[in-house]
Amino acid sequence: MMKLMAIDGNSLINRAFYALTQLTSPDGTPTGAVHGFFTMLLKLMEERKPDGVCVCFDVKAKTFRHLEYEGYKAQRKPMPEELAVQIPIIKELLDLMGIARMEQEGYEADDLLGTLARTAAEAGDSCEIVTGDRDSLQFIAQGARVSLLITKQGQTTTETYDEALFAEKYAGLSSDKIVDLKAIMGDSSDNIPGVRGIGEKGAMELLTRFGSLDGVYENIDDPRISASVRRKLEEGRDMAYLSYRLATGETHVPIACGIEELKLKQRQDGELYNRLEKLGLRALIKKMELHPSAEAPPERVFEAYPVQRLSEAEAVRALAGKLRGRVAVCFSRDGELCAVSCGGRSWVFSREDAGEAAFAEILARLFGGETELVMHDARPVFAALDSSPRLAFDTAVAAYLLDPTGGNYDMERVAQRYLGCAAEESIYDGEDARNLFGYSEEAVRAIAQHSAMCLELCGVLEEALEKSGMKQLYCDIELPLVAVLADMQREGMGLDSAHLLRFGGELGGEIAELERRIYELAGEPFNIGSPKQLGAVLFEKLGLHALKKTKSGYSTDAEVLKKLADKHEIVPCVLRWRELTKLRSTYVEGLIKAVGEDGRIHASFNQMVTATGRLSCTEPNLQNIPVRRELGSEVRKCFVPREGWVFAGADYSQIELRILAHISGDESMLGAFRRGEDIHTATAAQVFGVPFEEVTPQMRSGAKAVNFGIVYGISAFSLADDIKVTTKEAQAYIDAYLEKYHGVREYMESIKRKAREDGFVTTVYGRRRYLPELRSSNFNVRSFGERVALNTPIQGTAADIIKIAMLRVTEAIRREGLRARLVLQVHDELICECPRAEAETVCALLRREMEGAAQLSVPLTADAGYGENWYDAKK
DNA sequence: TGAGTCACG
DNA sequence: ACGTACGTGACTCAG
Repeated sequence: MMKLMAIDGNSLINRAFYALTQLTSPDGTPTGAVHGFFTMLLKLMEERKPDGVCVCFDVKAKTFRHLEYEGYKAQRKPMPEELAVQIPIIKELLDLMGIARMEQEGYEADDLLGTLARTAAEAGDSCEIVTGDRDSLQFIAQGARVSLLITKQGQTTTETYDEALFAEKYAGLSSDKIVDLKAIMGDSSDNIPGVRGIGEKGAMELLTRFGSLDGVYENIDDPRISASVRRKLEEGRDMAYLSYRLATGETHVPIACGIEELKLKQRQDGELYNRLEKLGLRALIKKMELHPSAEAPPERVFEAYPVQRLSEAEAVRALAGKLRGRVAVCFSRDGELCAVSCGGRSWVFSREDAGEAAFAEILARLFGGETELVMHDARPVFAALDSSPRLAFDTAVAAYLLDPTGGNYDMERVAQRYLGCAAEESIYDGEDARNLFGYSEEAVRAIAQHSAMCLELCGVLEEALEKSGMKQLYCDIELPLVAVLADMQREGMGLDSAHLLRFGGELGGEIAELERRIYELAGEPFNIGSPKQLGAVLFEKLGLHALKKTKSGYSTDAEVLKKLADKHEIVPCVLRWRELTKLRSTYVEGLIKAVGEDGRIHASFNQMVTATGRLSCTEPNLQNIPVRRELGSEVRKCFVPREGWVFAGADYSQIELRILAHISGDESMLGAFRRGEDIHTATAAQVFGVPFEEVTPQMRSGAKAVNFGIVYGISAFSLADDIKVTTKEAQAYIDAYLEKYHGVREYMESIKRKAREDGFVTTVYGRRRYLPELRSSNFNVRSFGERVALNTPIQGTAADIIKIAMLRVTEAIRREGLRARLVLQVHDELICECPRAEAETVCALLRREMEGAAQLSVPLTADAGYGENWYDAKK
């Protein structure tokens, strides 16, 4: 049996094109669609491993296939020129890859897919259709599986339908009824008219009730059909049946070849390499693991510096003596092997060969401040030292700032992007490359190349930062922050393991009881942690009503369970079980596992992860320790300072809304903050049109949700979902809000316009985030881009400000000769550990430095406190 | 490995 | 008509 994958080429190309409109080859040929198309195709082939692939293309019919309805296809927009030129390129590349393609005068890709599905099924082969067009779902009835291209968080992926999934998504209809559905609801993208006035909802209702289009018309007098729908159906009868024919896919296109001939053929690597190289599609070359053929031009490789291996203490000392100016350094993960590049040369030495004394000497030279230290991701190295040295440049941090959505900043990626060259050989990736006889030749060359690239990158990245207006952000904030983060990681936070374990024990007791009770109520033991099994028990065995679905079954999240809590005794038990097991596994067990030999937790504060400029925290994540609920906050009591010390902490009050007021310049909002009013109450007074004093708690809470919504890029639907009102009411709130806050409304419009023009948004301090989503043709992707355009300047500016505060706090502690040290940042909150005697001083210092970190057009306020543990410090 | 869930700001 | 808040990380299950 053969596994065939039949692809709707036009559909995939279209998506790729609108996702990546700006990419071009060195000679200016647009290549975004080519890149996107093949990236997706390769990913699909990698996942599915088909024996044969056939990419089908539309060929415009000379005459319309369906003359009865002349609007059909006639008004489809012509393909943009930038896309049209890429189609022949894609076809040529497919040929070189040995992938079959098919087109047939007068037919659309869709018809070919249907025909292939039928032919494959008849031959006993399996066929998977990949397309963006839901019309093709009807071919499930031909025995095919249909993978629909969908966009999730801006990423194109697929959702694979078989009869079962179809039935689930379409209220139990069988897949051939998609045609009946389209006949009624129509499809504007395909110019299928349908019945005027009836949309998807109405069509689904009719079909689930009457089974088919014919069924609907046979029962047209059924009293359950409202008069207006009946009138629409009667008026639209001809259109419905015409639409039915239009939506019915062809499965009998005369095709010349058999399924056998669609098998993958030999790839022509050399030619393929040359073509892709010329198109500037290096990423594809890499993905396909292509190498230049003999006659191809040689790949541009990084020109490594001359490398000298130093195996004696004297040589290492001599090197230490002559290092001047910018010096790039790279260590192996275990810190045993070190490469240094400076002035166009590289040296490599190990601690063992140098001996402790000479090794210490050269480190003193590198870290002592007399040379300009350059590294690629210095933080983990600094955290392993006794203190953080002065750093002149961090190439990884610079690369992050230049594109914070870039994902990962391995030297290999950064060098590829900014030096435009590949490594001579595999790039050093931090492995401990030691064997029995010392370090291999390859390891030495690789690590030397890493430090050389690092040195080369400095200039390039510096210039790029300058050009994009982020030089100051980099020099004044991000770069000095590296040392602060390393200090926090090195310092760690004390954990009272005994206290935490005692808490875990208490949880364990109640968890066991809950499990007994849950099994009893369910009538059988099952895995409560499995959403699938839990769903089966709640919604099938016990007959509770499923209120929400996920793609794989019933949703059982807390929101659903809360609504069902009074319907069956098992539900509150499950909720409690979830709360307790979450605390036990993530916070009790997770934190205990993370305790170091010194009894403290040394979390990593990552500076190069978020798209907005916030920090992220891992192993463990100390930025999501419970606090909102009573029981969870017990965990915070287990974070304790050293003997005789306390935690002093402070958090900003409403920093994001203050930033919104500042950026938008909205007079009403500025006024509320300047008068020191509670912002949610002030908003409620405005929106509900009552005096400040008469705002009720309900009004305030609604206004709070609206304020959050504004910061996140609001939609009435989601606001409605959040505060449990109808979409209409939510929309009324939003309208009332924007009516009172004109400045905010203008900001929302202007930031979106500016983002579309520039392709990026910036924070008050110049931090950038590129938004390719705004150019997407997909509504959801584009909407996401707009919300991000609204939110990123706000969240990102808050991130900038607290980073400035961290630097100011660190500096103030040093200047005032305090023993306090910063140990934690949680987005709008800083925690220090200090001797008890310093507590009041440090609280005042925190407030002063945090509030003074930025001069906005509204005051910035912070509340501080201290205590014997993290929980008490925040009370 | 991805999905679902839930902890935080 | 579309399908819905922004930013993270860890744990568990199931394929």
